[in-house]
Amino acid sequence: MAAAPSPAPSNFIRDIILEDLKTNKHNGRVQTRFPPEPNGHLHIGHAKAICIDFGLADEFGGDTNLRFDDTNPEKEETEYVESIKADVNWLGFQWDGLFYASDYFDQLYEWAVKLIKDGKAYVDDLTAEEIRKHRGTLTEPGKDSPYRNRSAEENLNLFERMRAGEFPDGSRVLRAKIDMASPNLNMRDPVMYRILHAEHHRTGNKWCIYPMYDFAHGQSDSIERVTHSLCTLEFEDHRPLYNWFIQQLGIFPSRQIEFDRLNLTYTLLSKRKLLQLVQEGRVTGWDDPRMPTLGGIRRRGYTPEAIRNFCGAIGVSKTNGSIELAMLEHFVREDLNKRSPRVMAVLRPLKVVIDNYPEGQVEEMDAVNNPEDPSAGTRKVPFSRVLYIEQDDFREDPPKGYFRLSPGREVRLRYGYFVTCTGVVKNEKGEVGEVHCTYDPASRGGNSPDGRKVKSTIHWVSAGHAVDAEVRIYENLFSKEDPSKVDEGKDVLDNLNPNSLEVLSHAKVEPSLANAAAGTRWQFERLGYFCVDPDSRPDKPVFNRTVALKDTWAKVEKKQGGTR
RNA sequence: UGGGCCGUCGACUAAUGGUAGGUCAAGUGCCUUUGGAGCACUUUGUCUAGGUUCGAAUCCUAGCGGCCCAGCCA
Repeated sequence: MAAAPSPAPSNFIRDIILEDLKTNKHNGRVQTRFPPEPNGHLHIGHAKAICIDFGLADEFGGDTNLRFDDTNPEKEETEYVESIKADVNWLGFQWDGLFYASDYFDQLYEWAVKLIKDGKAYVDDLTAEEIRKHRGTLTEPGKDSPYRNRSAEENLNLFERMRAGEFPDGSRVLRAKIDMASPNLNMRDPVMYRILHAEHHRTGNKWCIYPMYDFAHGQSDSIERVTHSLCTLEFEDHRPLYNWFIQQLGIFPSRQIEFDRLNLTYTLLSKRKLLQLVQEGRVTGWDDPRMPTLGGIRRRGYTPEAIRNFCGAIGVSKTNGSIELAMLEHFVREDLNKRSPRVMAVLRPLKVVIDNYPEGQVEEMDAVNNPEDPSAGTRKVPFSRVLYIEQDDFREDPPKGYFRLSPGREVRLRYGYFVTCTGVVKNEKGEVGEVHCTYDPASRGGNSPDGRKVKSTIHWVSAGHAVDAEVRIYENLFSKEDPSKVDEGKDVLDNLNPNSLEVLSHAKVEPSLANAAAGTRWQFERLGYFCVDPDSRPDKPVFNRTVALKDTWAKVEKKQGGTR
């Protein structure tokens, strides 16, 4: 039955939702949320979470909120919230509600007071260091704080004074009274509030105490009546605490479900490390086209559709593994192949003179814009006596199996003519500086009336008409498959690929590209997909290589141990 | 070493006690005015050992391996 089309594969989260729908757990309602902390830019890992949060809700006619988890004023900035909103939209999703954990600070405070009154929370005067020591270890239980049994009145008084700003940062915290001997460290009287005299990007100086993630997240979900709170695996150990607060407070029971975080080979998806790359100037910024940030891959030329297709294809599970970068690249090529107009561009130009072509003559050759899309039509490309071809497309001494131009060999110039190499002119260094050819006038457009075949078709631009361009070629930012695996005494940044960026400043592109708008995407025939960079100027367009085309010759050559 | 989670082709993921399938990668062939598009085909897998069962990737037990947790970060 191998030929039978497989049904769309489900995943364990969808199965849970389906089950909840079946049992009418939430009256058929599905509500999710995407809860980034506005302390950095979104990356491809967040794209996976976004696709899951929004995708699953959409699938069942549910809603998804965008909620900023802004409980730590020291790291958060408005600039980041704007960037995150733009990235979510760019990916193709619209949120239903837009909220901030800080919207709930008053409610959260009231709930903290309730827990104090119920004898479920206490103010602790221990220092951070002492709290750590009292927490015990993975194998040993913790010890109760000497302040654990203060009266509700005293706790309330102290907590109110914490809020009033009577105490310095770090002098006291509010803790949940749970179980210092719990095998789950998160349950050993977790901190609920800390004193932080810091200005918050939204609440300004209203507060000098801020709730911890654990005291904010579940309640925020509950306030928004989130039915399925989807997050990554490292929060598994927090779930009992998430549930504990909801239960003690008797509020709407959101359910936390964890899935595996995205890992991609040759790339690092840690906000902290990405920040370091930016701060140390290892990349040009958050939107450097080598960065896995959504800003970076957008500038690189990736499409939202490609990313969404990728996220759909990798699935959702709890297995922690690593997806091969080739998988992502496949989805980018697949999408770009359908939509990108083809053009001719020469990255490393080699001059070709067609000796028998009339001096001064120019012909407009018809070129197909996109063979995958006939409606894209055709365009005219100027052809003349002096052209540029790719240095790679000529070999004075062709190795076995090399089909491109070499002395005595005839090839097709795409949409042009058959040309035969008659000789080369070398420069003083002995390098081939100029290739001479003759053309067959009968082969105009690229076919010979006598039915003669050539083994190769190469691209070209007319020297007199080509536009100078800068082309930026990107390789993996890291040279290690798993960049987070660091050798003894080394740093992650030691795994950086020193050759991740190559700038070709003397590329020649066909004239139709002279005014290509920033952000437009093109396929340079035989080379790959390229996107116009915002750095482009009218006199000098700049292109980023999004991804190369698959190159079977490169593979063959590599296998032969070939040299270049 | 305590707790939590997870082990299916090289990678990712299905199969919900009943035919181990899909995608990527790799390989072979075809085709080609992109050597790169496209098409066809092929290879490789249930961590191990026991058990339950007519039947186990799936359930049970034990091992082994991986990831996460000791922030007043999220």
